[in-house]
Amino acid sequence: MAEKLEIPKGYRHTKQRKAILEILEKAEFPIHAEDIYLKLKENGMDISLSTIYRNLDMLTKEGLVVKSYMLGEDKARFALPDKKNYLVCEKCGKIVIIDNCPFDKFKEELVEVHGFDITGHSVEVYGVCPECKKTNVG
Amino acid sequence: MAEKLEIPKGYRHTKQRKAILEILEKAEFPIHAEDIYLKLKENGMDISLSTIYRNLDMLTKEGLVVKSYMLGEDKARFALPDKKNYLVCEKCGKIVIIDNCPFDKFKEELVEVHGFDITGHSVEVYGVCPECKKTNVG
DNA sequence: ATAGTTTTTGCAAATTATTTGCATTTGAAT
DNA sequence: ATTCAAATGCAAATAATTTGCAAAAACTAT
Repeated sequence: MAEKLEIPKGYRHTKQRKAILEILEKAEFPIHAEDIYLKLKENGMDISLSTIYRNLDMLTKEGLVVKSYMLGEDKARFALPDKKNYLVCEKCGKIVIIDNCPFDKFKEELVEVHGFDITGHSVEVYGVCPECKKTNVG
Repeated sequence: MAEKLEIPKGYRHTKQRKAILEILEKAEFPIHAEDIYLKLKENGMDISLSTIYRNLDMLTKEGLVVKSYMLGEDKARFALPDKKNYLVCEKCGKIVIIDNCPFDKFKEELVEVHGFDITGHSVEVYGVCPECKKTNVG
């Protein structure tokens, strides 16, 4: 699926760093720093939260990871760039990645109207997922 | 332009609350809680930050205001819903509102593909603005 | 207007995510 | 194996946001 993720040049291959990247690769949607911490704990790895934050920071600056905040949340989530556009269910919180983001088709329109050179975008769509529509909880 | 903004039913019309809404109405793009604080200070009003946060919180829950986090920032911004889709210049930080968000046209596509009932979305696009392209700073 | 009731405010203290300093450990180059 | 910069862990520091509580302001009904 995703191209193999490499630790950027100039940085060391530590086991913590590799483990963090692995978690991010496996994640199906943007997750919190603490989620990474907990998953690594589960896997028996003892890592410190600050190491996780420092690595996420580095990875974000290097462009391998995208940081975002979900509606109504106050802590950051991190994900590989191909998971940055998503749908969120307002009822159950389920997150579904938007694979072929239709927004891409509109870059040109935005360039024409506003004159920006566009380098990226992030889209969050919220609504009610099919399951929650059935289980019509008020 | 914008429909007149009303304090939601059941809440009292305090001068702080009215002042906060006024700032939000005048703002051209999403702003920080502290920006509101500072602008009100300028206007000679003495208000507390917690009052601002409490009101923004209430307004957000009531749906009159949208809270968001800009790329690379770690503090929340608040805006009226019609200012929630925007372009940001990576060089100078300029923010330009996307007026007729092209994303609207894609709701149907997303509904079909994912089955969600869509209630809202927010789009952040980043790039380089026309001015910064000219002043081609490295 | 006035008194009573309830919300809202302001302040200070608390909370929470995230960052940072520093001593120690580790990866990579020699 | 030795060396040295980069990375880690821990504890302490920060910064945004939240909360408790007493005082002040808004509504309400008189």
